[in-house]
Amino acid sequence: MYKAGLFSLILHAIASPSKSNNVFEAFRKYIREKSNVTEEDLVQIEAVCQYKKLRKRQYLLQEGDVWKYNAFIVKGCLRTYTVDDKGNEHILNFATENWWTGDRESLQTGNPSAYNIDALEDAEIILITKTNFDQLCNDIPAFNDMVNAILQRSFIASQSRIHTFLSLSAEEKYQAFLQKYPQLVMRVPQGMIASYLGVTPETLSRVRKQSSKGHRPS
Amino acid sequence: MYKAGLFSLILHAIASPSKSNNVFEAFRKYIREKSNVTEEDLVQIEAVCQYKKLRKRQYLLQEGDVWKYNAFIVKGCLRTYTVDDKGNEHILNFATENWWTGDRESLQTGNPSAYNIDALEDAEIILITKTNFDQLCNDIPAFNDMVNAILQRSFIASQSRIHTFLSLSAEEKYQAFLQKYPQLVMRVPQGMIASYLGVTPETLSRVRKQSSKGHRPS
DNA sequence: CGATTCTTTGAAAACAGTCAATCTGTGTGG
DNA sequence: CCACACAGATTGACTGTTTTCAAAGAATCG
Repeated sequence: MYKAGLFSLILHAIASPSKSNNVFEAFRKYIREKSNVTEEDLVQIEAVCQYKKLRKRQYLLQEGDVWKYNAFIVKGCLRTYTVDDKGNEHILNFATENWWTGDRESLQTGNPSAYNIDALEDAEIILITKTNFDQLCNDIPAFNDMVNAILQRSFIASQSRIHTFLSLSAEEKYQAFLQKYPQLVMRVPQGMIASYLGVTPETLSRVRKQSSKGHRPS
Repeated sequence: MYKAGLFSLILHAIASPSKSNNVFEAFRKYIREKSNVTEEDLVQIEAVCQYKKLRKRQYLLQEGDVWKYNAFIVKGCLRTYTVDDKGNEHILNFATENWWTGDRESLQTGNPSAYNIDALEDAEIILITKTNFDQLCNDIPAFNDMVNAILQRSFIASQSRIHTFLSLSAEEKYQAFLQKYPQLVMRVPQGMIASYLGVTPETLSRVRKQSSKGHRPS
């Protein structure tokens, strides 16, 4: 882990004299691509951004806490999950670079969150408090539009995932996952993918064995 | 079926000289409750509303068609579903009075829809074309806010449903459904609830039998 | 290297799906 | 009004998939 830390330190030193400038640049790039905000707007947006580093396994949000931010992932991979009575984890989603994460429900209602969010890898994120975020949405129509477009896409993706639960077997769900998130397969432990798909790690292991047979019959 | 038609004809004659005024009144009430639009705004909104009746089993949207509206349900119950290779139906959602329905994905992308939407009962709905709807969102901030709040709630509900698939057994899913949508249990054939829960009608029937034993042990 | 975590494998049990038959209620036509 | 057809629900026997529990085998990290 300190190996990675050293590496990124060097990178930062090369790329930019200031670590956080470098980080915000990724965020700026994202916003410019996704919306029509002006450079002035960007200044206003950055003014309310908080930068945060997470180490692998560190919580961003813990069940029972109230979530008060919107979180943009600059680097790393996070998961949102619950733990049931038997201690089984159920992963609601993964989030990597250029995704947003958080608990919309807790943010909206102010109730304690039912979810945990933690880092699967060392991560760097940008946090904006709800208050500031709402302000940005009010002040900058283009920002508001972007936010709604993201929500819209999230909803559509969510519906599509529900459909996989309704209609696909364990194997088919895994194949669909491979298609949709090939990058994640490399980054995320298999057992967590199983949890995301709603099957046990053992089942996913067997499913993989089966389908590798099928694809290479010799 | 013509019995119901006659009945509602009489009701309309009593309640209002104009059938569609009566219908729009329900819509107006909804909008007033959910947003801060002015009465002027309401006039603008109603100006682009289309009224439509659906008979039981009639399609609102058929797989392969492009969806171009937002649909508000004044009366009746609709379902969104797909049919797989084996002819099995998979119900993504039900929608009743004061809900919106449609296919956001097709609406957004302009691609043919993967879903079917049809009426489980005779229904009355209000349609607003995407173009007009977007215009309303632009012209009336309060309307835009309402729409986003609805989307937000839909997303949260959607996440919650995903969680049920990840963590609950057939019986638990059914119990959760009873809790969340007691009205629907009365209105929707049991086999369709099974389809919504992602189990077969036979399994749901057995699950019900089991849990009725459990609750009344004598 | 040693410890931990993750994955694989096996055997048995629980769970849900399939297919086919029967039962129930509803509405239709004779 | 009755007999019938039809759709939906239930039941039974069987099959297949997935889970569970336990153990052994990789892989990873400090």
